[in-house]
Amino acid sequence: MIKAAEKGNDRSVTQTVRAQLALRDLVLRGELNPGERVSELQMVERLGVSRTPVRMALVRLEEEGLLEAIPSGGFSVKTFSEKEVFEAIEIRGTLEGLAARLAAERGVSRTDLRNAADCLEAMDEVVRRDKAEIDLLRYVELNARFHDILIGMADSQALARQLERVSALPFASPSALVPVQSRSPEMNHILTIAQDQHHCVLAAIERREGARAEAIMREHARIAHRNLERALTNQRDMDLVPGSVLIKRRIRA
Amino acid sequence: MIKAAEKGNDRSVTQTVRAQLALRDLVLRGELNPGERVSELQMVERLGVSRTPVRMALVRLEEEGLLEAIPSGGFSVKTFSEKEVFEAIEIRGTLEGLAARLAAERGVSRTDLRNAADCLEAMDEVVRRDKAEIDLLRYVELNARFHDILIGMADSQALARQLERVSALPFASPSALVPVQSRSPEMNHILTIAQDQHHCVLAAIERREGARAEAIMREHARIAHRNLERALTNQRDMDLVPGSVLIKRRIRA
DNA sequence: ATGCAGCTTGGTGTATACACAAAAGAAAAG
DNA sequence: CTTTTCTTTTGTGTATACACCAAGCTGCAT
Repeated sequence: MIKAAEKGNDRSVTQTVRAQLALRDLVLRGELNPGERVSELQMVERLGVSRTPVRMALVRLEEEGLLEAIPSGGFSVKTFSEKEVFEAIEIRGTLEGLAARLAAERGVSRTDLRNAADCLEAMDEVVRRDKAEIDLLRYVELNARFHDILIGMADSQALARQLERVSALPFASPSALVPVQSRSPEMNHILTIAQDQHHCVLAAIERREGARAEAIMREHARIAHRNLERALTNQRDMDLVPGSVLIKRRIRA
Repeated sequence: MIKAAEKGNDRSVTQTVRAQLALRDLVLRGELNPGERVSELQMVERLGVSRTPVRMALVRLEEEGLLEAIPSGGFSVKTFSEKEVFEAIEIRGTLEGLAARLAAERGVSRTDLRNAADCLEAMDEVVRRDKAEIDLLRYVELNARFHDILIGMADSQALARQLERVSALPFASPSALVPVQSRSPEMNHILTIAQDQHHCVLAAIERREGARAEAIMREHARIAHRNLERALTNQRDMDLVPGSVLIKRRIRA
């Protein structure tokens, strides 16, 4: 008699975690107005858990950067300017560059190289197809995996933690802005370039060319800058970006 | 009738904050054995506040990186290997480098430049004196201030947040390892070099030489690497570093 | 009509009680 | 003497009650 699935209570999955996930979802979907105070009691009745786990979730989401502490107490939904998003992407690029350099300088195991190469091969397969046929969802998934493998290659817990934190801003994560390309006529062009950078950085790491690996990853992140600019001028594109509701839109006449 | 100071209750300073500060102190002073579980109830009687604020403090210190979540629940005092400390310093250097580059590329206000220059002048004064006379405490304070000004110049909330986080590891903060030099015969030598880097990076920012500013800050952080190595071979030096009890010592015969 | 005072209503900070899981210790069997 | 199992204890996850602060509103006086 396994009661695990009963009422969705998985044991081991605490109320706090459930509240955290649900709250993050609410924030990212824009169901909580940006800048507005998040009332604990409202969340209690909305999430169906008591105040304690709600409270814990709020604290964790603040540390995550999605909420902001109000001086007089409580939390509000954070908003991001275009500049902040740009900077978050630049930070990610810088840290991924550091990861790539460390991996290159220290050398990586054959297993890691193999995994990365396999991942790239699968991505090649996706990109190689005709434009209309590209399975973007699969590309995004593989892309995220490649970036994860890369971070793993650096073998640095501290660095992984920092990267995890900057990628918590959903629009700053490695593949957040990829879907924006799907509406672009040059999607194939951009994907080709990004994929080439993937290959190049792996080659650089394999040859222990640290400086090169770092430079490539930095530039690689800047593709997201371009996509961001495109999305900021076009609401339809923007809708494809998770958490985009938190970004203060440019004023447009 | 102001009751503020009564019983040390400052109002505005919540129990949670008090618990957080007290707990951090306990961890950093090594009064909680590294790796050991931190019992909430023990902390309750040790800190004199109830479980709720203790709990909040534990969560915050985990996010800060000083504690580690135990899978089965609760938290333990985190320990750091030499490698991790090294990497934390490298991350700080990288992010400070990014800050310097952004500041240089974007340009900074005259006020900021003036503040930084004033700070440097004060440090020059300290360093200029004869070795035995150097007021290291004042140098450390000014050094921290200079680094803060520099981060401020980048004018990036996101970057400041990330740097705050990596500097939360007390031994990774800009001036954590400075005191180690005090026992070194070459203290004046190292201080001179570090101070020259300060001057150079400010000049580079002023001239908008982004790449140079970045490179200098990266190398600047690596002075801490040297100090770390020195401290790791010498317990007396190690005792000068805050939070050093969390660092797993090298095995020595 | 307007300004001020007091009240009323959310709202968070804190303490504590209860329930369940995990680890430690004791007792019994091999 | 060792091993296994059961009991006990410790510890955290969760819910909830209470206290205090802050802000908004209403009503009265000017």
